[in-house]
Amino acid sequence: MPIGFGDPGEGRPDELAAVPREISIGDLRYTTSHCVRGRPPGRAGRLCYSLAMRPDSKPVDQKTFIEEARRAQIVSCAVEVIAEVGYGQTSLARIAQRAGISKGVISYHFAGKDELIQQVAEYVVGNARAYMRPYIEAAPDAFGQIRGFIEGNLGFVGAHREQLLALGDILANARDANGSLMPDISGASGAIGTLDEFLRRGQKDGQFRAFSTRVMATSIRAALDAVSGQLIADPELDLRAYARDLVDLFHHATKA
Amino acid sequence: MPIGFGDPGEGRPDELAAVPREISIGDLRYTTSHCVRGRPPGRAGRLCYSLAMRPDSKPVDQKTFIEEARRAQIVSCAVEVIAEVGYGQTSLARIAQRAGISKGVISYHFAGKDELIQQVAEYVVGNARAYMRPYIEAAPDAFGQIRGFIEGNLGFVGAHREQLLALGDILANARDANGSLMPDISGASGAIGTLDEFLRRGQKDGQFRAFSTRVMATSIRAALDAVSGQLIADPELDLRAYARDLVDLFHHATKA
Amino acid sequence: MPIGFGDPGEGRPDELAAVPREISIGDLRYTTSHCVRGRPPGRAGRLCYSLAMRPDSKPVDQKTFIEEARRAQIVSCAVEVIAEVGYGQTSLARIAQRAGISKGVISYHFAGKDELIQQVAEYVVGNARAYMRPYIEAAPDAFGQIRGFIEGNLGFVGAHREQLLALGDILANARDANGSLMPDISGASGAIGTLDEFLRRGQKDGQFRAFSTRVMATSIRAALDAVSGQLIADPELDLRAYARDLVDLFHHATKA
Amino acid sequence: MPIGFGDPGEGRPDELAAVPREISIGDLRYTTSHCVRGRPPGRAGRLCYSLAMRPDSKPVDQKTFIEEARRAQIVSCAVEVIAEVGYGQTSLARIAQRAGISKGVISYHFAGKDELIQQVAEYVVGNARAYMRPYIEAAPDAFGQIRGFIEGNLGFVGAHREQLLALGDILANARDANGSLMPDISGASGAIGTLDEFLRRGQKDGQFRAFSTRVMATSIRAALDAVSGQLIADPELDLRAYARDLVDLFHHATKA
DNA sequence: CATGAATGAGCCTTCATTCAT
DNA sequence: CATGAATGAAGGCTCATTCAT
Repeated sequence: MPIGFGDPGEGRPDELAAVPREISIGDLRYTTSHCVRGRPPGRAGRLCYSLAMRPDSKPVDQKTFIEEARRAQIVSCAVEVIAEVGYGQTSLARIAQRAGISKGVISYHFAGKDELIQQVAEYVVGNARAYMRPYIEAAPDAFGQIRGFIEGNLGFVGAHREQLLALGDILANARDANGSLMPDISGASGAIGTLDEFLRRGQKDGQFRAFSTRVMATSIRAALDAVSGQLIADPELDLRAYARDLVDLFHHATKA
Repeated sequence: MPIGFGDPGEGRPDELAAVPREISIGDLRYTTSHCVRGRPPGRAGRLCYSLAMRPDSKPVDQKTFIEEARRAQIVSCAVEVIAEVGYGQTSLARIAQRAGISKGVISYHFAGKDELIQQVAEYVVGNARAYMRPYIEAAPDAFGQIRGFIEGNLGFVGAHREQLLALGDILANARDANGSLMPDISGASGAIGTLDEFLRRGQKDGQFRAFSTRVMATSIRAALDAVSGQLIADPELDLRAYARDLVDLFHHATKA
Repeated sequence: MPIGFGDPGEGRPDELAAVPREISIGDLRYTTSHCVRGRPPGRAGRLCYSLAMRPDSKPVDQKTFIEEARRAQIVSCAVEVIAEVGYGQTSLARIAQRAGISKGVISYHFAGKDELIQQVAEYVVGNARAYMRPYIEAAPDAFGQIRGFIEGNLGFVGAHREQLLALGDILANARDANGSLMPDISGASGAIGTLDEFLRRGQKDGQFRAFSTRVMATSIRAALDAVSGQLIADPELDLRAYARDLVDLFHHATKA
Repeated sequence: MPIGFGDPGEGRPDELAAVPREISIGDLRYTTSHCVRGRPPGRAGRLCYSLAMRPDSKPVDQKTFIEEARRAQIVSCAVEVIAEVGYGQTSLARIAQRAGISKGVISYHFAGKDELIQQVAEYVVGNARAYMRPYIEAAPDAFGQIRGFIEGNLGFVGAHREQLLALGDILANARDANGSLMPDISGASGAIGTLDEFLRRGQKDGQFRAFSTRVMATSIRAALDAVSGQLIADPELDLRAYARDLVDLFHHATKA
């Protein structure tokens, strides 16, 4: 199940979520040039052609444009599909179908399914962080940060429910080759660390009573993650009220 | 992620859990899991289940008996496999392999993979309920019930970690044919209803302050469910202390 | 291109080539038995069921029967396909199609394409050895062995042209994961060692002149291998005459 | 496996072999293969071919020129790739990657993969013929021609092992659309005809005894072709000695 | 009741080829 | 002339399921 995103640091801007579906841009401009040099008339000379070769690093931004747009489109469709049918039922075929492209395109733009899934996770985590940052930065004190975290998180749930559903499914299923759970794909669970930090500060400031910050942080995140599930069961759920109630809950749980 | 099991009511008796694990007789004496790993190579083994019978029960229907024993064995092996490699990597072949039987047996005893998974979920839920019942029944008041719920739940996590891991994976992946999440497979989440009831009673008795019982119940269960994840990250986790901290957390969160 | 097979040792009997295409045989007989022991009437007893478990090693030959028959059938069809369309164009689908079975069957009986190909190579090598053995064993002296080798080899080419074509294609394409040639899959090239031995003996006996046995052995085998190619170009090629000419050639090349 | 090239007639000039390998000018100076491996990372490179021109040739058609240079570059890279990873593992993508160009370029300059492969074969055959011609032309008599053929062939193997490995792989896999072997792609096996001619002349001159010239020619070529395989197994193989031994072998085999 | 054999759909990936830019 | 993007077919493989024995 999903996960709170804490680190208010470098996230992708939310606009990225707005994926352009129609793309039509130029590409690299490596062309072939030729020169005839130093050939005195009537003497053997050398015709020198220089053939274009691909550079090792993408030199221009332009070329990344269409590439990135497609990748974004595919990632976006993957989010939709995962959220809708679940990780287990998600196949490249289904994603391609939703994107209206052929399976091969995905393989062309991503090294494989794993990379795509990884990108999806990072995409959602990035969006969530960016969304939550202002909520947290505005906070005057430690509990304000907790409140901001809760409200920001539920705000994102409301705004991009799909994304969190998808991420939750991915995290619940992310396993390495051995089948062992990968509990922290894409640093998603950084949230707990962030919360822990807030809680410690509150304790130091005397705003919070003594408690295990680890248990408290874990429980806050768990409570937030549980909301996606509630939303599925009751799509009409009032997230604003839910956020208020959670803030209240953890206010009583933490206050000195 | 897993789930708390509350209803202290009609669970399957705990012995059922033992059927496929404790084996008493036969020319070879293995537990179900030993049978695969520890069988002397080159010899066909025989898993021999002996089921306790009440003296004055009527003649037993053999068919039902062996049937049930097999089902229990398969369910038990399925739990192991799911906990180990994850739902997504769990195939009938792997389960059969672990049980030392052929794939066909599973299809014979279960209508399909779905039914097997369903049975696994019910099996774990039943065990968890039976395990938690005494914790809860001994409680003198509403918060005592909450405390019992938390302690019983974490006790079960400690005693049968595998089962909860498996259940968690199943619930995270349980989907109907359409791909929609089935948030309440096998009535597992009955837990929330039970908790809700306890909380209401506490409010009525004046032991608890006013709060949304739904949000509180959901958060308690979420906090409990999160523990499996913590256990994976840190297998040395002190569950007893964790339980104490959680009880403390929700004591402050609920008390009048 | 193909290869001579020297080692006159343990080959499969030629009959193996006659693959039964219709199969219908019994299988393992592991059934479930049950016993009620020592239950004095009216007292609690123990109903003891013993459930069948697969043994680790295949205990009976019967079970291998159908299995082996299918494997043989598939190997046989693979030979045909490879000989006909070439290694590069040979897919499991084509083999399955020729065998009138579904692709899955092949995967069921062989660990993968690699194992199948390996089996094909071993099958042909085994047949060739078995075929050539009597030719060589009857030889009175070193050159008699060379003669037997040549005649046996060309005899096998005539009798099972397909098999050598297939083997040749496999050997020409057998590469490990890195793409490096695997020059000696299934010990096929043991032939050179065998020839080398014959040649050394002839030199020791004074029957042969001095020469590099390695170069001579390699050339003999190469000359034999080239025959398959000639056969393709000219299906009417008189193999008996060809053998006589080759024997003559290497008689002059080796004689003291 | 490779093939001897006999016809000392119309081969492409040896320089062609050099076109894509020796590069003289340009801001960057790499050979074709270096360009991929040794290009300074992050900089676009330019492969610059300079083609020798006769002083009084008419104005060169640029189109043809650059076209030919590219084709030569691609053919050359194809040789490398085939020799390295084998025909079966050779894809246009891999060739393009080695050439530092995009896949499309290949499709642009060649009608398809088949034409490219055909060109590769012709390229190698042409080089081999050109290489061998002086060896053969210098011969005073029939056996001298045979000797020249053998020495020239092994000389080429030593000088351009890669090319023969590639050709061998191609010939072993060259099939038409139906999957039938194309035993004489690019007239490669013309070698047999050439040898046959030499042998007949020797018989007419009384230098050679009576034997089937076809069998003898085929065996000579086969013995030569086998050398590539020996080289793989033992890269330290002394080709000069090997040639001497082969000459000796066929001297005894043919002499009157 | 259990088995091994078989099926057929689906999965991910690779590939030669085409094409707008 | 070169490119990157896209396609669609095919490849090998896994899997849940069915079935005769």
